[in-house]
Amino acid sequence: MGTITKALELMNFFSRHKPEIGLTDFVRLAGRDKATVHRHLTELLENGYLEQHPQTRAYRLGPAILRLSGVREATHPVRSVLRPIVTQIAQSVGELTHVSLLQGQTLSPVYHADPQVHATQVAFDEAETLPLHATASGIATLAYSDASFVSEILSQDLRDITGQTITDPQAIRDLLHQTRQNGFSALGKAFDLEVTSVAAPLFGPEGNVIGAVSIAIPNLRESPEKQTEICQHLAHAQAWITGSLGGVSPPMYRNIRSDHDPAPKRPT
Amino acid sequence: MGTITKALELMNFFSRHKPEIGLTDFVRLAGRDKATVHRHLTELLENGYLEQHPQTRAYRLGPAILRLSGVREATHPVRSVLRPIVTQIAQSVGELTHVSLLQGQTLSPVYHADPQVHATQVAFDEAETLPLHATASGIATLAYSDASFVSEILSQDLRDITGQTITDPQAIRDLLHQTRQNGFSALGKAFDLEVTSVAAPLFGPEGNVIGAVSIAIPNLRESPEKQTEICQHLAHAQAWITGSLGGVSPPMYRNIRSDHDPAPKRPT
DNA sequence: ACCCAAAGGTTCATTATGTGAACCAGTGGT
DNA sequence: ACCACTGGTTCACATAATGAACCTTTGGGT
Repeated sequence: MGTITKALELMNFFSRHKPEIGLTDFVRLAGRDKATVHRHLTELLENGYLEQHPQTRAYRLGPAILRLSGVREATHPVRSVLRPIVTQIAQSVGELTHVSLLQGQTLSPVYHADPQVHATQVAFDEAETLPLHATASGIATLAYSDASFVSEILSQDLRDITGQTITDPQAIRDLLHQTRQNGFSALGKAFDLEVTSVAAPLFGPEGNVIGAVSIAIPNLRESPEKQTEICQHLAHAQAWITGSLGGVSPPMYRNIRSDHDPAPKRPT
Repeated sequence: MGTITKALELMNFFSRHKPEIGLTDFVRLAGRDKATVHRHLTELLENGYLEQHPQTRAYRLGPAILRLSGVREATHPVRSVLRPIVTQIAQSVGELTHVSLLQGQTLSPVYHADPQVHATQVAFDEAETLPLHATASGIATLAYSDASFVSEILSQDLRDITGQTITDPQAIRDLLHQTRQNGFSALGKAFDLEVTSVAAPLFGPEGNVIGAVSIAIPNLRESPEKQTEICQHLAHAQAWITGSLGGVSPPMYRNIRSDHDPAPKRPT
């Protein structure tokens, strides 16, 4: 692994619940030597990717992040496009809805909305990257990825996250097949024991898969009717988001959709 | 220079006007070997800091940026706090207003608003980092920085950007002294030959300087009255922004303000 | 005031890791 | 068929990253 990756991985330890991290904690989290971690942090600091609390000396995300996201949003708006759509979908369906984009070998959550209409909510941490093999979003993404990419992912060590995570490559391939037939993936207890998610793939301008939109519900609200309802919302969200991001669903996907759901309408 | 810094510097070549950059262009811009640049780009790509256009193979900023800025804004909102304030100030004064935060040895623009009430506008590229010695914002920031930091900056090679940039360390020290007396800095033709800027420092929770707010006008609209007007707006903006970001102006700064401008009011 | 523990940070010999000249491959133009 | 240009890869070499041990600062606890 390159030095750059080692440094950038440090950035991934930040989350909504852990916005500041000290040197020692980084050492624990990263499992690297203190001197190494410190030099990496210093370099990130010098480049504005981190900033340091003057008193506690803990590190937090820095202003460079803001500048870059400003540039990206100005030239290629995604968050601002996603915000109204995801919010609306989340309200229609009354459950947590989130969009994640493919980032190397994992998914990067980009926007999520929680309607908070139910007492029990699904917790969602936008800082955590999502493993491809253990989330509905990941399965939906993999189902429409290149065969070589799928092999690459499945040949690695598939971490068992909850004890119920599917880690058998062949079982996952079956899931992918099923996903391609349905147009969406459903997965429970794989990433969080109390949550079931349903996801649909999102496509880029060339019909390539770029990520997924997913709706997550607590297991205790799960039922066949609910699942059907969610799939309809999801079909709608999928088309809306793919279109809004300037993408095109490939024929292979559109055909499946129309078989099962001949006229997906925007729920009002 | 460390490898990490070399890689992160590549990210700085992106701007609103140059959202996609190819390998060869990066090589030209960075002045490094192609193989080196390529490996750096690949590593940034793998970590989601960049993404690659599937057809042209050009690189652009990736989804990791969005995820991280989401985390930062959730835990430590700055852009969303800045947006209404800067917009309002820009409209009151009718000129381009921008806020930049200290990022290592330069300033990182974080938010800017252009009221577009005049035909001639000041162009502003939020991707460019601003040198401390050649901008009003930089001088305002330096004026309230540690002596050791000032020495560090001034001991380096001070690049002459426009041919009118002040590059003599002693001349800059004089400017810093003057800035401390006025509470704001004014600088023309140092970064852009056709622009004059006035800036005031922003402070963090411990009274430490964290950046500056600046108003930029085309030289042809400059006049003593305009300058006075801008300073009043700036005094107001300074207090408002510092407060909103959870900071405190140090006594040393507040006293100066009250000498010159006993009752800065929010313009309506 | 004193001590201790734990955190942040630094040094320097060792070696892994990054480097770049040269090379290959794909694409578009003439 | 050729050239010019792009993106990407290889491998001998040297620079830059590593980590055990060390120092410094901070914040309690007694």
